[in-house]
Amino acid sequence: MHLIIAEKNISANRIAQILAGNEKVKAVKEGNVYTYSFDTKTVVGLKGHVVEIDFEPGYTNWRSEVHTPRSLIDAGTVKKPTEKKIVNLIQKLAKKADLVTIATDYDTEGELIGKEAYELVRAVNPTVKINRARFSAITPAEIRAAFENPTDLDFALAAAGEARQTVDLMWGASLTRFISLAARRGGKNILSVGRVQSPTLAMIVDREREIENFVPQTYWMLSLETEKDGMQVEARHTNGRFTDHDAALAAKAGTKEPLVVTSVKEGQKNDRAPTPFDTTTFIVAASRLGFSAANAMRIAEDLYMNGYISYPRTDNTVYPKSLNLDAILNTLRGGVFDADVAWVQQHRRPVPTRGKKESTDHPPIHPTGAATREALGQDQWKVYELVVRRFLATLSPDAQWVTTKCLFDASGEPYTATGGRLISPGWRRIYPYSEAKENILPVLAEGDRLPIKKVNLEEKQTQPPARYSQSRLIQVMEELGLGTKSTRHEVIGKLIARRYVEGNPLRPTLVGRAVTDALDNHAEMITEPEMTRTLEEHMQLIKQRERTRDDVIAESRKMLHKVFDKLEAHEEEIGSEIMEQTAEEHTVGLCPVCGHELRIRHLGVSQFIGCTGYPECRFNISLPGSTWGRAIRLEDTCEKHGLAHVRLIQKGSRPWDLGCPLCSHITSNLEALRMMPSMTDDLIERLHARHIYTVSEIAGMRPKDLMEAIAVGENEADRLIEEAKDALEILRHRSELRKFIRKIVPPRKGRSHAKIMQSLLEQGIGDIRALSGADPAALKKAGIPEAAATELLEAARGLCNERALREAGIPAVSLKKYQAGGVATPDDLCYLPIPYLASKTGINPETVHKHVDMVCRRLGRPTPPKVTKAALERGRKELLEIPGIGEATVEKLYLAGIYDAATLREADVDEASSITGITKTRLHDYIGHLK
DNA sequence: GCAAGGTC
Repeated sequence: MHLIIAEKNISANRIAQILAGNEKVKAVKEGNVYTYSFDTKTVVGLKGHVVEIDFEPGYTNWRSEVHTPRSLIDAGTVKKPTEKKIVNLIQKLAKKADLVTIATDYDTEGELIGKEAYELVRAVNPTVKINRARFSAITPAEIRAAFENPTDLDFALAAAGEARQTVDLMWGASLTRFISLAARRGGKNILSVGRVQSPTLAMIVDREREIENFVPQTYWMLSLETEKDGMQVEARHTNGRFTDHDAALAAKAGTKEPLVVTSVKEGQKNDRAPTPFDTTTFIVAASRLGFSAANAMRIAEDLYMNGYISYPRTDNTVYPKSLNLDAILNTLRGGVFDADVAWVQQHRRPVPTRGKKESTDHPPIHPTGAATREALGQDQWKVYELVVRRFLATLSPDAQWVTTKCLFDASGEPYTATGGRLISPGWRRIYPYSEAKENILPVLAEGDRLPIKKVNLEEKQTQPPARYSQSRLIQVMEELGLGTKSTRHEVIGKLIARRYVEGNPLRPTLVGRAVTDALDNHAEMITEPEMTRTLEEHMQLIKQRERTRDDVIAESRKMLHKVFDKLEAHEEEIGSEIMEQTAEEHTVGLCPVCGHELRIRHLGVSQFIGCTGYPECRFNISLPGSTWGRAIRLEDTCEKHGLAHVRLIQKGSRPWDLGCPLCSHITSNLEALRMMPSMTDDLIERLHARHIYTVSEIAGMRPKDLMEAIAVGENEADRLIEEAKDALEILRHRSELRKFIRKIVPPRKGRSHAKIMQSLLEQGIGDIRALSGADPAALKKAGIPEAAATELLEAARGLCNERALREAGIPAVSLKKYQAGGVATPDDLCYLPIPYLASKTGINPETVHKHVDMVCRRLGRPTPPKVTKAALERGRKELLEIPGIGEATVEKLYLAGIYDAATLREADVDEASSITGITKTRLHDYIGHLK
């Protein structure tokens, strides 16, 4: 069997189809992994890397004293499978193979992925012949040629890839751990560092600094308007920017008729057709259509998987010879692009355009199949159309322009006007994405004298450099060699996920700045693209067998040790710098009471805005709990309170913008304030003026302070505080009721808990006690289904009883025993005889008596007499001596308050019989025995 | 819990 291993499933399938020719390919799915077989061959696809490099066991604890971040530099590494199913399948097939061909992509990573497959095969089959097929595009010609002339795996090329893996892991992991530990950040808030991400972040931070430090300069632009043959002409002063206002004014004053045309020059301009798409130019073009880098790539991958376009991850901007361009044109005929394709076929340029970069991995992005607008979604269609039109444009003739440059003289002041006219649109007919603005001048001739309609002097300011858009950043990353075609957009995503940068265009956060500053000051190597360049040079040397992998890694280790010498010497300083710089991230503004900073605080699931003047200043603003999302500060500020707006963010759900936290705090507490009977709008205004917003604040105030704060008399202050306490109590009960219902009644669409609560409140049910006595009809009216209502009522009753008992003073331990013995309500305790209670619960009868006394006092009932433990035991013996009385009967008798000979003798037989269920005859019998 | 690189 000839086993062929491709880089991915989709390639495996295509390779099989091509090699099989007319033969039928049998596709078999084994646990999500496909194999494609024909003749004696089986093709299987990997999933890129199916193994991953990691540190050998023992390095998982970040805080280990022995395995410090620095120790990761010299830690051994292991390769472990990440795609177990594929690994197993490859090894199963390899055992049976008599030839294995590695057919992964033709680039460094592809070679490494191939070597990984090679090692998997060798581990189970040490002798089988393994060769390598190399191809730049999965086209019949290339694939056949590659398999007819197989070569060997290039171990040096793969070793270059391995060196990269090791260096990246070692630097990234050790520095990430070091910085995170220094700044005391863990879990979701770790501070990551990496060869690609850190220089990328540094670029964004640097750009922000440039913008902040930018000092705008004023300049002036002078232009005039004239006219010929009824056509307006705008001419600019030849001086361009005037930086001197006086000079500009003088030039303006000097601009007088006659305005004479001194020179007219016509020229031709060749407007080159665009070059084929590689990943970066594609992302840039897609971003003009409004797609983010990640979106554009996701859609392109979709189109690729469905056979509409070629592989979207490529560095190549030159069509390989093997690519059959005519065939592609033909497949596009007949559809929406029919007319455009026909035009291209007719006017085809002799050689397609080519970009600067040529590589062996994949062809430039091009259409591979015809699609209809209906088959694709709106966004997919837009991207597909872009790829099709770009492809057509690369085969179209250049556009031609006629340009005119006209010089004027206005009494000594020189002016220029330029015009452009598209005389042959060429590729622009079919690629409408870049605008070609024509500026058509009237026919002008040297010596023409024209009127001056208007002279304009505009004052302008120089502008700071623009922030990076995602697509611009990807372009610059590519220029600097940072990341790859497949990872650049993901790196940006990572920076966003780490909350290092935000917004579009990208802005650094304080954390992003702090980390960049710390690395810049103490480990500058990792923030510079230079590191990637050096690594690539070293990789090049490994490929050429001039250096070895281990030698390159050893050198990198030495360098990283030096970096750590510096880092460890300043660990505390680095940590406190980051922590100080990022504190501001949580600051929303100044405290209206004391002027200290207000900060967002997170304490477990609760979060609030507190004053840094605490505990002297207790001002605080409550926020919804973090189950609604983590509170972060936004840039906008509230005009009224000067505080930054707050947003709650949660993965997977839309962010909740609270706006100004104080405005939101005030609104959500108004209703509660109005629950106080004496509260008036005027009082509310006075309270707000003193930054008192909640009933709980009022309830916690001393009357004196309240009198002073809002200028009321002592009686009124007392009353307000009492009312606030009452309101607080009601609110507490309500919130308890809300939680209680939430626990039992699951929320459902159209039946939110807010609605249920509102309906219950309207029916006068505002706490659990009211709920326990509620009419089931009321619950039904509130939209609670019957089954849930029954459960809810029972649970409410249980809870109320339990509370009543606890309030009466029964300790929790005893309470549990009572409940276990089926004694649940205060009434039970009052009416059930003490001997029964003691025997059912195992509690000492004297203790039971104490409990019963507490409950009875509370209910205003007489307490039954005490029964001692000794009396109970003696009585039990007396009863058991009577023939016919066993343990079970004693228990029954207890229920009727009969626990010894004396109580039996005095018992009311009729009543005892009905309580215990023992017949009167037998009871008389027992009493008879006593006599 | 860490990187960057494949792929989905």
